[in-house]
Amino acid sequence: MNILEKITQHKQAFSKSERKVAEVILANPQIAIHSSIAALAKMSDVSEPTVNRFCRRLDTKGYPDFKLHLAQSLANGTPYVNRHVEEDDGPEEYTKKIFESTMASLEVARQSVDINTINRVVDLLTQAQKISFFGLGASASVAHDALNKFFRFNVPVVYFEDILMQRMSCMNSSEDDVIVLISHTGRTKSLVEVAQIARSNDATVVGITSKDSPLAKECNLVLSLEVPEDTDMYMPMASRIAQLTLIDILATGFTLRRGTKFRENLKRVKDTLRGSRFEKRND
Amino acid sequence: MNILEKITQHKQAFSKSERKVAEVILANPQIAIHSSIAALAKMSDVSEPTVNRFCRRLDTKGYPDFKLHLAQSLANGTPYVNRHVEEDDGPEEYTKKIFESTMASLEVARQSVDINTINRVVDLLTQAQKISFFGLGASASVAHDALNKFFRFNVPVVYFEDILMQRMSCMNSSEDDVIVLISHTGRTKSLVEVAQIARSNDATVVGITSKDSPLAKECNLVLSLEVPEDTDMYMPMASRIAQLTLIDILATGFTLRRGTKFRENLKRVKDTLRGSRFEKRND
DNA sequence: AACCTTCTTGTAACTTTTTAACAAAAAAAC
DNA sequence: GTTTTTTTGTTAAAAAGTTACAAGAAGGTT
Repeated sequence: MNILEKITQHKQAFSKSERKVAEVILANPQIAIHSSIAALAKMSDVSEPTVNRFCRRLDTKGYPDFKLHLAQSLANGTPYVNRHVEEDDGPEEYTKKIFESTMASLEVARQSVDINTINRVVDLLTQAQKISFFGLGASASVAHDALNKFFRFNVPVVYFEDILMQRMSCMNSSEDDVIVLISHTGRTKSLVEVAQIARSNDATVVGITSKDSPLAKECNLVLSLEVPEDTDMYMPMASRIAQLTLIDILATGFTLRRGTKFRENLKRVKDTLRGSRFEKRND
Repeated sequence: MNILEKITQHKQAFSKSERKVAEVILANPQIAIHSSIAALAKMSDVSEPTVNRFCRRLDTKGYPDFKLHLAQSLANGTPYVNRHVEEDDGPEEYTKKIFESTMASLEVARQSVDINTINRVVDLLTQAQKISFFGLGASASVAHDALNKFFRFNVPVVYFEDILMQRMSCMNSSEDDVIVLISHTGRTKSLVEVAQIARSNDATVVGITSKDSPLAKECNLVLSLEVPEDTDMYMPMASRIAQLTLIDILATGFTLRRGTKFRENLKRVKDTLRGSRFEKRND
C-alpha cells in the first residue's frame, strides 16, 4: 500500500509536530529518501525522535524502514497489466501495450502452472521411445518450435502440421511413445480425435491445453495454462507465448535430467551449425 | 535502471566474495532489503566491508543507498532478472527461472526496439503486394507463426522452411513485395543469400535480426532486438519469444492501419473456424 | 622456486545514524 | 487552579555503517 497516500489519510491523527514532518515529506519525497533522520528533523524544524515517532505511527519499524516504504512508493509502480489495444493507438502505444500484456500473461501463466505435472511430463519425455508434437493453426508453430528444440537432443521426434499425417502417425504409435498435443482452446475436433487414436494404441498423450476441455479429457496428463485469451484482435497472442515458454521449460527439464554428458552433446550440435554461418569478428 | 539486472550483468566483474553477496541477494531480494549490513554479511559468509564494497561497485553511495535502489527495483513490478538455470535446479527452480528470464528479456526487448522502424515496417506491409516470411532452424517457427497471423488478414502471404523454395520464391519477387527475414544472429549464410537475391529483384527486405550483422547489412530495414542470448542451454529461448512478440506487434499495427472494416473481416475468419470445434457449453 | 606486485579480504577503530529513556513543556480534564 | 495526560525535546546509549590498514591470496617475473 502506497505510503504517501497513507500519510495524507493519517494527517488528522498526527500531532502538530508530526504534521510538520508530513508536510515536508509530501512537499518533496525525493529529497526525504536521501536524507538522514537528522537532516529531515532540521528541515521540519522538529527533533529527531519526533521524526522517529512519525514513522512508527505509520506502522513502520523506524526511520530506515519508513524510507524503504517511501522509496517503493516513489518507484513508478506500474506492474504489467493486460491492457487492450485501442482503435486509435499509435505505434508507441500498441507496442508498449503488447509487450506489457505479454509479460502480464506470462506472470499469470507462471502462477497457474503445476510444477508437479511438469515434473511428470519431463519424466515421460526422458523415457519415451518417440516423441511427437502436434498442433493445428496457431498452435502448429508451437509444435514446430518444440520439434526444433527436441531435435537437438538426438531423440526420435516427430512433427506434422497435416492432420492426416498426424492421424497416421498416431495409428502407428505404441506404448512407449509420447504424443504432445497443443491447443489453446482444446476444442479442435480433429485434434481430439488424434488424441483418441493415440490412446487406443496405448501411447501416452500429454495435452498443453485448457483445463476441462474436450481435449484435456482425452489426455493422460494435462499441462494447463490459465492465460486470459486476447479476444480483441481475434488472434491468439499471449497464449502462444506461454505455450512456448512451457516448451522451453520442458526442454530444460529434459536436458537437466539427462545430465552433464548429454549437454556436451548439445554443444557439439551447436558447433556443427557454425559452418553454415559467417564468423563473428572479435574486433 | 533495475539494480537486480545490474547485479546479474556485473556478475563477472565481481570478486569471489562479492559474488557470494550477489547470489544471496538475487536468491531472495525481499529478505535483503530488510537486513542490516551485518546480517547480510553473515548470510553471505563474508565480512561487512565486503558487502559495502559490493554496494559501491554498483555505483551506490553505500549500503543504505543500495537498499534504497533495491527496494525501488522490487517495487517497480519487475523483479524479473535473467537468471541462468543451474545444474542441480529442481522443477520448481528452473520453471521459475525460465519464466522470469523470459519476462526480463521481453522488458529489455521493449526498451531496445525502435518504434519508428516498427511504424515504417507496418507501412511497408500494408502496401505490399505479397508478404514473405522466411527463417531457418529455430527462427523457422517464428516465420511459421507470422504466416498464421497474416494469413488471417487475407493478404497474399508466403512461408517456406525449405531453403531452395525460399530462393526460388525470392527470384520471382518484384518491387512491390516485402520479404521478412528472421534470424537471431544474422549470420546464417543461406539467409543472407536469400536477402541478396530478393534485393536484386527490387523487393523490399526487412530483417528481424541482430544489429550490424551480415544479414542486417543486406536489408532495407532492420528491426533489431537487443535480447541477451542464453548461452547456457545451447538453444535459443528468449530471443525467439521476443521475435514472436514483435510479430504480434506488426500484425496489430497492420490491422489498426487497415481500419474497422478490415477487423470485421477478421472476426468472420474466426467465426469460420467454429465449425471445426466443439461448442463451448455455457453452464 | 623464490620474489615481487597486485588484488582481495578481514580486523579493528571510528563515525554516523538511529533509537531508548527520561524530563520538561504544553494541552486537556477535572 | 490543580492534576492528569499527551506531546516534545534533551541526553545518552545502542546499532549500523564506514574508513584505514594489514594480512593473505593470486598472479606474474626473474
